[in-house]
Amino acid sequence: MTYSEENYLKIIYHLSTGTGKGITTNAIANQMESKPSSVTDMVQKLAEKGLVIYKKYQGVSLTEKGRFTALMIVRKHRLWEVFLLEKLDFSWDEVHDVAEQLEHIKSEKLTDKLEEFLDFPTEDPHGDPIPDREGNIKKIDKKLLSEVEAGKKVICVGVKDSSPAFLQYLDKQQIALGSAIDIISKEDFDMSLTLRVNDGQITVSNKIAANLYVKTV
Amino acid sequence: MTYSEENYLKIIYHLSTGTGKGITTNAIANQMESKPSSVTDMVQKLAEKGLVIYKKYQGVSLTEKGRFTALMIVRKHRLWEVFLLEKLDFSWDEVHDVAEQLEHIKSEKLTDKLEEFLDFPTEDPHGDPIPDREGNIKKIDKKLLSEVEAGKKVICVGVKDSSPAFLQYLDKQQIALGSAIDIISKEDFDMSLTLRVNDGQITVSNKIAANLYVKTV
DNA sequence: GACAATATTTAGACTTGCCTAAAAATTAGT
DNA sequence: ACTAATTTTTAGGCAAGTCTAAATATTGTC
Repeated sequence: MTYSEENYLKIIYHLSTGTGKGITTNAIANQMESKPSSVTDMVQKLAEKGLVIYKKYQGVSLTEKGRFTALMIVRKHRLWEVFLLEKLDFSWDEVHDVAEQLEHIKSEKLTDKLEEFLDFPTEDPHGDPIPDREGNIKKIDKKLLSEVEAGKKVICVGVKDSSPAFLQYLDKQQIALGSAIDIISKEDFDMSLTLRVNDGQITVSNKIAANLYVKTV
Repeated sequence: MTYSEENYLKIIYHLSTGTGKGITTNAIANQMESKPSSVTDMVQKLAEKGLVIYKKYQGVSLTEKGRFTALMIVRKHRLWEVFLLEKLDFSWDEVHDVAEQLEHIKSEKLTDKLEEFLDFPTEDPHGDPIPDREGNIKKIDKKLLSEVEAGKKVICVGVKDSSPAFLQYLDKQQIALGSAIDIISKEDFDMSLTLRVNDGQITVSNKIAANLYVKTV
């Protein structure tokens, strides 16, 4: 399994969560920052290896084998993120890029020992679940802040967008995983929200609210 | 800098220590488990990038830039070895293969934070020195056990061969870094040595003795 | 349901890193 | 010092992964 094949599987996995349909070559090309024609080549190769189902013009989906392989890469990625944050004092906006490299290290023993060293974490620093060595993944009960009605009290449990820009914005507002948020009011015009966080009051746009996962308390 | 280029630099570095001369393409090909013609291609490429000095038929040597690059790879390799052994309970014969992969992870911050996390180790689990972030390397005072005369008392400080077979042999004899060894006698016929280790007496071949670094006390 | 717009695949080409086989240079033996 | 053996380089080719441009299929619109 090459570095490139692993990246394709991982991206197909991420694009697949939620939709039951086939993933288009275009969608994959956008994520890979490559061209649709390159994607066609690769998915044909992955299909030959039994990792994906592919029918011309119909998009692509993971086989059981492909899904498991993707889950093991996601597992490594998220374990390394926890390591970087908890042991090496990286901030949550810095962990992703390095984990992109570390996720390709091939050693089951390393992965399992790392998991043990980190005390079997079940979520990464962005609130995403970490698959176990069998590929089981804990379903997290969460909804987007933008979908919760005004007046509710919620806890921040994850982010949808984990780009440095967004994460740094959250740091600036002192919003972290576990932060308590009261939804004071919602503005009908632009769907912006006024929130109580850390005893202060802030207003956030719908775009912010649509990228923050919360659970109601 | 590609994975492959990094491996070439590392191997040229290792082959260079000791000899001031140019390293032959044949020697590199043996280490790389590839062919001399492939090596010729790559060293030409490295020469164009200013990482090595190369003259046809004259062998190859590192430039300052090439040497520094190689040292940074060696630094990462040895720091990861320490991590695997001390934090993840790998044994000293298991660390090398995984470190071969981890040494290519590109993040200065990761390397420096890892070094700090490990409390600035100066040697890896095989007794080899770890370059600092400026590329400085502590010279270790050591000689091969085979070069010490009978009657001396020494301390094991490193291994020359770090293959799993040899390391497992040392484990079996309960010889580790820091072990005290008394050289009781040397057999002229085959240069084998009789040693006192851990209150027991063992005999080792010259081949063993020629792969164990010690310092006299 | 035809046709334009869009999405997808195919064809052909390029780069990297490797190979084998042949040519050229070096070295070693007498 | 001259030939023979060895080493090293060159030439040409191959696979992986990518690209552009052209061809083909699908989708959306009227």
